[in-house]
Amino acid sequence: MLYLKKYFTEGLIQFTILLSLIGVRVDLDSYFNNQLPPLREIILGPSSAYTQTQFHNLRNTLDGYGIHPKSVDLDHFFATRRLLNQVRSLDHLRVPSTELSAWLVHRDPETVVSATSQSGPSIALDNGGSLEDVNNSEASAMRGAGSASETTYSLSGEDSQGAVAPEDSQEQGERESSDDLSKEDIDLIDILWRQDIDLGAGREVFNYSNRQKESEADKPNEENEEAGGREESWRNGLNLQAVQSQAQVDGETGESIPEELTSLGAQTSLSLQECLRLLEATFPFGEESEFQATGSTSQLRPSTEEAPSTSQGITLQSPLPQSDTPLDLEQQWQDIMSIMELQDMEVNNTAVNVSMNNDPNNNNASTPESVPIGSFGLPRSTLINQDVSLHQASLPSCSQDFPTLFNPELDSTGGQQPTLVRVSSSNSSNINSTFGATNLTGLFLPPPLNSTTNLTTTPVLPDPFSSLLEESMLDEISLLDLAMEEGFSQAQASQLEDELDSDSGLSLDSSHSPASPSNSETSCSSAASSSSTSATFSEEGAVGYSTDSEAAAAETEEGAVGGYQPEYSKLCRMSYQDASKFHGIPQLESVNHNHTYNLPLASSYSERSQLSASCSKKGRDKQMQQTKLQPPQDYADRQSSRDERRARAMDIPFSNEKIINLPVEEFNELLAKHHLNEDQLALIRDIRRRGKNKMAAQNCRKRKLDTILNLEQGVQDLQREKAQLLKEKMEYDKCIRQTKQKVQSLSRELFAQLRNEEGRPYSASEYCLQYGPDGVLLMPRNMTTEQSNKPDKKQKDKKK
DNA sequence: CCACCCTGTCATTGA
DNA sequence: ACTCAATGACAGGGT
Repeated sequence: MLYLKKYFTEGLIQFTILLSLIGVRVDLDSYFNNQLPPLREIILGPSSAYTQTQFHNLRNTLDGYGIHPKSVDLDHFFATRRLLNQVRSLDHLRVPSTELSAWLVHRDPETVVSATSQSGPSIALDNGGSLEDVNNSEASAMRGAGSASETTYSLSGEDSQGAVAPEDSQEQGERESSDDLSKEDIDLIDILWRQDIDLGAGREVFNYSNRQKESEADKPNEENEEAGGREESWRNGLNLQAVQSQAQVDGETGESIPEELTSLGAQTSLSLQECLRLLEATFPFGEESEFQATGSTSQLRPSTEEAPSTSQGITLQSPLPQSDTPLDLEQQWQDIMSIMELQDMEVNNTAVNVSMNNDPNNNNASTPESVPIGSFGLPRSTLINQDVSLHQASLPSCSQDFPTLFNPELDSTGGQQPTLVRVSSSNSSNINSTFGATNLTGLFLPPPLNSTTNLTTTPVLPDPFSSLLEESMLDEISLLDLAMEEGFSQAQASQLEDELDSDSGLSLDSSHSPASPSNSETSCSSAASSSSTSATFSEEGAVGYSTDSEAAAAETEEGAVGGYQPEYSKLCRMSYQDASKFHGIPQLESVNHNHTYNLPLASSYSERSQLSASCSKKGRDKQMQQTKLQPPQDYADRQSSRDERRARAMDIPFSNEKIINLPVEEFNELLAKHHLNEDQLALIRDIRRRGKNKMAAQNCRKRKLDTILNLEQGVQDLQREKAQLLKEKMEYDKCIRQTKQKVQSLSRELFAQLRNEEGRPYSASEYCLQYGPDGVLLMPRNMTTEQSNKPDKKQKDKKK
């Protein structure tokens, strides 16, 4: 059964991957969204520390303790979770697609999709609390890729939902006709924007809009209303100039907004986007882009020639008119680097989407890690022809490629080359293989450690990614270990994973450890035996533990016992958890005793013979010996509680169970029916009091224990989440580092290939590259921003 | 013998 | 006033 499940799961995963590799869109979220609520919680369960869908909590949901640790339901539960987890891992691949949709946006300046609306969510993966939103946003972003009309500038909404909610409501109308905006609406939007700025959300947008505002003043013909123009420009070209805003001051409030994580999502995506834009501008591939490494004629093409070609495709250009935004591109470039350093934690891998891989022969040995420029999710048809040598214009990262894979539209637009080829070729080169493996792992490892078990425990199916995953996982794990704090080691994590995810590693006491839910055979059998047999000795693992069915059966046997038995069962179940839950808690680990409170107060010997199955094996053995060797009466006396003995001694005509569990009225009636002396009455009342107090004490202790266990679970969840976040961070760091290296190498190479009028190379110390909508500009370093803004600036289009 | 734990019991408190 | 649940504290017994 389990095998079949795993087989199916693996097969499903691989099939899905294959589908996506061929370009078939696999939009898992679109399916899952139908099943929402919280898919994330369902899948990750305990990993969501805030919701604590935990082991016992789950049990509690079903009438207190509906699911026994050995129940098949648990097995099903874990299997389902694992399945969903794996499927979710596929879904995880889709995260990059978010970014892709953003790129598409810029094709049409009029219906531009805010890049941050997608990038925000994807970045927000680090935020455990917003995972669900992330998923939703991803799905919407995915759909948004197909239709730009769906796009929203929800960046603000991500960061400060409350403040931006009104915007969202207006959004549709605004997009359709910004002229319909009333002045009040615009003012409101402005206010909300400022609020977002103050909240640190998407200030780049506003900085840009501010710039835009300023520029609009110069060009009033762009928009009738200034605010409307701002909004439009904000919507259209927002974030493209984000980098510049890093070092800027809030234009509205004059505040200097520090770099904060609040807007990291937007910033990161922006920075990356900007970076990509720069790269694209640096090496603007055309449709027939030829990778001529030998091209050394350093003619700088006039920017005007380039504009038309770039505008027809998916371009990274700012929608702003060139004259409008004389940006300090050098500053942008520097800002990019600084941003990448500052935000190395939050980089969205997918921002660097590389899709050009058709010329692996162009791998340049001198720049092995050169950025695969021109391939950032751009269809080839839209690329600008450039003579700049393109080194290894292949997708270095599978993860970066997946967005393209999952986006049929992009594939179709750029579809000269099958995506499959890209992947394969990307894996062909050493660099790319490692790089791709890493990122692939990052994508394929949905939640942190789950994949570990999935991959390692399924040797049956050859996973095409197994090698990559394992290799990368070793890397990740080692890094993770280094990054681990508070002694949360990978081993613990894996153990945690084992315990929480599916294969519970209850190993304290084999006789008491519940069979692992994934171990279907054992768990099912034990569960079946324990649940089907009522109040009988079960196997070792089930000794002393009574299910509800047992309780029910016992209830039918002796009415008075009924009230008591469920408590016992619960407590036994609680004790059941002990072994597992205390595993890992040193101070509690020794608490491996039997907490079965089902030592019966039963008065009938037959009942006791069944129900008094002591929790410990020893106790049971002793008991068995006693039952064999001793007369029933002696045994009864020995096993009876003091109150029972007293009751017998006082000739109490009814059982202690009745005394204890009967309702007050019936109890009084019972007392009234029998003529009892004072001593008897006092004893009966004491028995009742003690009995009830005993149960109360048991309940109290159980609650205490549950509280402790819940806390432990919460700690584990948080630790797991922390590990996941650390892992993601490391992945992002790696991606950033690689991107930075590639950008730098590209820049160096570009310098090396540029020639001035005299045929001499430009000195990198004297000149710098600036990247604008028109292409790459070679600027003297001493040139100021204002000078660079001048139309007659030294601007040469790079042409090779 | 000691330490630790489990369990029952008592006393108290609050509902 | 009574009942009951909850809980801290304590003691006895087991390991």
